[in-house]
Amino acid sequence: MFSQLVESFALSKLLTESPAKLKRFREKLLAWYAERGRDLPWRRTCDPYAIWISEIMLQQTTVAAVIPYFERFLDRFPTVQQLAAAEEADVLKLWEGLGYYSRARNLHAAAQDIATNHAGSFPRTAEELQSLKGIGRYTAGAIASFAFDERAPIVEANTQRLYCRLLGERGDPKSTGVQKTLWQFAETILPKNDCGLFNQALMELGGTVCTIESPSCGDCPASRYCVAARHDLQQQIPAAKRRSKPTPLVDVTVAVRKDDRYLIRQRGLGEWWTGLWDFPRLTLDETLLTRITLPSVPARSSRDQPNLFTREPVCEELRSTIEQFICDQTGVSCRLRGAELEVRHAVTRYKIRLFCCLADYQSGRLSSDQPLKWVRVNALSELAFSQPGRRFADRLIEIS
DNA sequence: TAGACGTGGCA
DNA sequence: TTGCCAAGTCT
Repeated sequence: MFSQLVESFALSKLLTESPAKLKRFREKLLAWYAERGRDLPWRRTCDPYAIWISEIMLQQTTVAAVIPYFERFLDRFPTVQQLAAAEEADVLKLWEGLGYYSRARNLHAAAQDIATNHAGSFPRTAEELQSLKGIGRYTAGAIASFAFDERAPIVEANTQRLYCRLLGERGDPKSTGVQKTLWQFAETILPKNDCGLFNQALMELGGTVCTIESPSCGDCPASRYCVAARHDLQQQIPAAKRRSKPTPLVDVTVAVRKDDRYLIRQRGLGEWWTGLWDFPRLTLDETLLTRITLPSVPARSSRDQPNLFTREPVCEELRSTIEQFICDQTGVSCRLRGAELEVRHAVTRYKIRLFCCLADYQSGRLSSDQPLKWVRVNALSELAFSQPGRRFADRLIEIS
């Protein structure tokens, strides 16, 4: 035990306080990155705008998911001025399916900020960058180092895991104390020059070698400096975080038909999928659920494999609840039809049973105090199963 | 400071 | 099927 403590201490000192070891570590890391680093679209450019877009898209999102969105976005908005001049709705539509839509709204707002308050030229320092909406400490450091080679440290999921293992840090990585240690470490190991390249190399190592489940320590240029590898603590470090169980919910969407069109509404502030278009949608409250019988599930269902139609009618209380909801939310009265659909979705912390009802317009005018539209749609059954963010708008015709 | 915010892939 | 996770930020 004592010898382990001595060794942990000695090793962590080696990396951060021995200039020779640190130099060797940097050389080995950069050599490894030159040989093994992936060729990704945003690594081929020094354009701060493109790097910014990629960094925002990559927040909590996999590389594979981002690539097509990144290409489309830059194709549509090649410069910060063009993004600033866009309608927010167009930016959101381009973002649809990526999730975390506030990223898109912040991106748009920040572009306008740059266009009007920074004379259209991109802020060059991490400090300035962090004053923009949606750019926190990590993203500011990433853009400043990748695009301008500022000596700015970075800590995000990949590097956090890497640093924790290198240091043998067993505490909760999210705790204030450990965060302070990690940011300090990130700054200490940064070389004088080529910081952008160095940061990319750190992230790449964390992302492809120093993985969560089975890190490839045999291929790691830093394993000889790694406390976790020395003591076989890769599974214990970093400390696992706990997640709460998803909350079960029952949602109902209603496709109200008038001639060949259906009623949709734009979701407002404080709701999920803010700014995206959706069928009117309500969450059934628990007391109602105790009184009614929901249509049974006809077949296998999962997040992405919706059930086929079921023809079970809803009970009278549910019918009147839904019809009243439509009237309150949209101003029109409607009559539910006999066909109801069901599907199950999991949305992050919620496990949602989703019923999709068809209804016929009866009478009334659309409320003028919120965005509502009658639109033609493609493939109603697919659309009814969709959530706003899951390519919903792609199935609408004549949305604007 | 913990919880909110989305979606898709993988075991 | 379920749970966990992915280049975080904001409140």
